Amino acid sequence: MKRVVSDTRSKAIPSASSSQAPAAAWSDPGFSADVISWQKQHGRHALPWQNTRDAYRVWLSEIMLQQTQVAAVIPYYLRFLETFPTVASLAAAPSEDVMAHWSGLGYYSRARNLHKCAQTIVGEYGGVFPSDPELLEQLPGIGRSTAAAISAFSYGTRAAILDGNVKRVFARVFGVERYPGEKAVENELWLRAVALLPESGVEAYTQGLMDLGATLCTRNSPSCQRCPLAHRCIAYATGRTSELPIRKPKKTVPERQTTMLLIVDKDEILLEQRPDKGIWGGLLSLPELAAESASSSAQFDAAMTQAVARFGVATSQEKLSMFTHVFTHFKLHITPYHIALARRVERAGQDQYAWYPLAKMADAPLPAPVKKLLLAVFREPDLLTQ
DNA sequence: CAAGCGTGGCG
DNA sequence: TCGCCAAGCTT
Repeated sequence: MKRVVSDTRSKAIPSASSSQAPAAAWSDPGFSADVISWQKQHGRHALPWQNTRDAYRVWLSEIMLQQTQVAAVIPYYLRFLETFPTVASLAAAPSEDVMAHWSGLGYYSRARNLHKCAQTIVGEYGGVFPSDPELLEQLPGIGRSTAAAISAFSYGTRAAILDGNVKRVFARVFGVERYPGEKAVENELWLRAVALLPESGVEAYTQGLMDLGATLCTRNSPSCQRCPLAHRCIAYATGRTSELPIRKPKKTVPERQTTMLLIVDKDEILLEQRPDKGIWGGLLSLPELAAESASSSAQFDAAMTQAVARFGVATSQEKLSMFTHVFTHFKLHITPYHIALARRVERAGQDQYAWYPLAKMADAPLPAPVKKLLLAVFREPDLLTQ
């Protein structure tokens, strides 16, 4: 049962074709033993979602931590748990409350899926998360890696994760010379992840891989001197830690422009519900003018007049300073306009619009840059009094 | 299966 | 200032 591993661990991965190798050839009890003993001595043990087997807390933390760093998650996690202490309380909450507590954390489909998932757990699982990773993976927002993490931390299930940390550690230790985002490379990494699982102690092992990636095996200037895997790390041995993992081939991101309207009537502002699909899905935001209307100033003026007239009679219009919000996949140039209404008109068929009290802005389910803009503008009492 | 989907921090 | 990066999932 003990495998000879020296030849497999000294070999770099030249191509995805090596994924033909039997996964058992990649097993190595020494690997997990090194990770586990390091985790117990030097890993993180006091994060807010640790030291519990409450699957609800584990699940919540894992969803928040998707593509998001620990430091950013902690305040959200604590506030969220305070408001929604159980999966039943979350399932029963209005979606606007859920979105409001997620506001600023990004990737809002996570929040919508979280809410759906809570309702499924209550409705179909009697409020108890299943322990089987394959069942967890059926739930909205839970993929293979997250399912494994939830199951391992909550129930001690022997299941493999493959997140950004693990990919980085594996890419260096095993000298993976191809971009891990490629399907074939990722398949191979999954096989390795499964093959390297310890027979027992999967919690410490899983946490250890995450901790290694987050604290020592970082993207820039990793701390190889303190790394328990350095003695078996191909990237370290060959001085290629700064080259591995291979970076995602970068593309120039498109730029878009939009005009946001701060239509204000007394102490309320007009907000618009965004569709679930697309950027900032499911959040409230400011009404926007179609980008094409900015092509000529005459067109712009007409669009502006028409947009405002749907809601009332404007007494003033002030252009505020433009700013740029950078997303992962595009840049958005935002030109805000402050418009004061003298007389509000109510009309049918505009369900996606809502008048929102300026005093409640800080707690509204808004995109981060919009919330920042509104707080900055209305912190100035002069603008409120018109 | 490549593209879409946020935000804040850091060098 | 700005590009890069961080506990992925969905379509």
